[in-house]
Amino acid sequence: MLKKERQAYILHQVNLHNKVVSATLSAEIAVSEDTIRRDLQELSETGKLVKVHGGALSAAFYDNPVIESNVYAQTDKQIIGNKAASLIKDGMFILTGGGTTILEFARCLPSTLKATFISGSIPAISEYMNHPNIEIIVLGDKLSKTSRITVGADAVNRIKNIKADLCILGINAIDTENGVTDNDWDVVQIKQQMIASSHKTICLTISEKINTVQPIHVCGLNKIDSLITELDPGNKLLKPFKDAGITIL
Amino acid sequence: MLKKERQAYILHQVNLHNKVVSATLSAEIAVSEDTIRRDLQELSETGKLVKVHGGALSAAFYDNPVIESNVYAQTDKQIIGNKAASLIKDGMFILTGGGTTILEFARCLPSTLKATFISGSIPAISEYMNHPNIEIIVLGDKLSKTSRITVGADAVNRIKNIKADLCILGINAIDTENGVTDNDWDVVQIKQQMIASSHKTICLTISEKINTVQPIHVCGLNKIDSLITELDPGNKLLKPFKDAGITIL
DNA sequence: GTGGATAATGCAGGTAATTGCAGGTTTATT
DNA sequence: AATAAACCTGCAATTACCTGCATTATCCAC
Repeated sequence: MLKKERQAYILHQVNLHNKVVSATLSAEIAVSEDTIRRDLQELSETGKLVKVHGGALSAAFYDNPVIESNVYAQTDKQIIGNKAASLIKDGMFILTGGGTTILEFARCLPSTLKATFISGSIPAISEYMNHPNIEIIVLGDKLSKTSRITVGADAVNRIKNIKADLCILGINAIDTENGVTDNDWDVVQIKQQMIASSHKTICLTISEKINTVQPIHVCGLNKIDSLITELDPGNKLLKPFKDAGITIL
Repeated sequence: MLKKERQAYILHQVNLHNKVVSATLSAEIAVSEDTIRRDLQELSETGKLVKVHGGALSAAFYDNPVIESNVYAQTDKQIIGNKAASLIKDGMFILTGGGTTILEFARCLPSTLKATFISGSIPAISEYMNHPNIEIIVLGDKLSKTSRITVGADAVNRIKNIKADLCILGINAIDTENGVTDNDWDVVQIKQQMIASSHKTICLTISEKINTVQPIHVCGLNKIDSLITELDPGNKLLKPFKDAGITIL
């Protein structure tokens, strides 16, 4: 069998069944697994499929159009994302919410990181999926169209049964008097339970949102362990929060 | 044997078998392999075939997979998606799996449709989110990286508590003897429960997968109510399934 | 017919591509 | 942490490829 012919066959199989296994192909075509591996390697390099341990997956199935849209204050959020990503260690269980800041955080995670992320945010989950060593637990329930995360009693109950190392939240407003506040009742229920179910809570926000208030109370400052902004930790805007016992990063 | 005559013979062979091997041709026509090579070279330059290491492939055969856009057999899948979309009525509760065929189905849904979709497939959910009037229930559990849907006991149990109007599945293989078969154990558990929890089951597949078999049994033909392919319902390839009591669309 | 121009073919050699195997390393899973 | 499977690297053997060049076939005008 000719090499190109063999590769065409592999491609056909992978497009037909979404995945192929090297050992199976090797037996089917009667060539060594090394040859199959080299074929998959080549096809992978030209983007025709995606190579994984033991076989390959359909490229069409794997690539999802990453919405590289105009995120507000993106560079600031990338700074925040990098700071937050440096806190995550191998083996951790992390609860995360949604929002564009969390998305940037997800993109900043190193590909070598082996951790478990628990989230109900569909965009965030899509980002976590791009990281080969991250385990993902999806929180199921009704999907809120506006926030693109799952909300409801079911999701809250599910979080109750979890004790995570970290809870990482993008927040909408924070000030010294009211603590963390938000504007979506359903989302607040989720955030509150995430905070309650984690050993440590880390809040991410761009400095613009500091000292602003929203209608619904999420939690007091005493529940927050760390606050991450794009600013230098020594910035005087952050001093009141440092004084309240929050670690500023 | 004349040169033109020889080349005509080679072309005939390549169109007949989709491939030719230099060494074989050399023996058949009793000329040196160098001559065959030169012939293939010329025919390749005029686009009559595609030269590869060791021989040549039919141009038609070789071109097809190259042109492919993001989704393999996209137009076929769009035909399927449109057929399936026409079955969905306002107010319905629909369980759906994952896969590229389901993705096309999701894109074909009219924006006016008011229905509730229940799924654990992240890419499918991302598509449903684009439809303003669709309610989405996310099935939570561990996310399988290869199939991009949630799998596990939790998701299965959650489906158990649902009674949906329709179950729409993209399937990997179907034949009259073994029914529907697949290649991922976890995904099969989900599919089986989805079928059990729905009044009607509709299977989507491109005709290429008909009469193919995969290792794991999903369900017998008796569990399927409708089968949707890109083919005309009267196509004789589908007759055995029609005879088994399945509605062909 | 016949000579010369042109094209086609086969062969020699050196180069490149392909493949399977041995070994040591990495990865996934229990 | 152990174990089996998958992976990678380098190597050797085989096979295909290419470049000239000599030989042979074909064609065309005379």
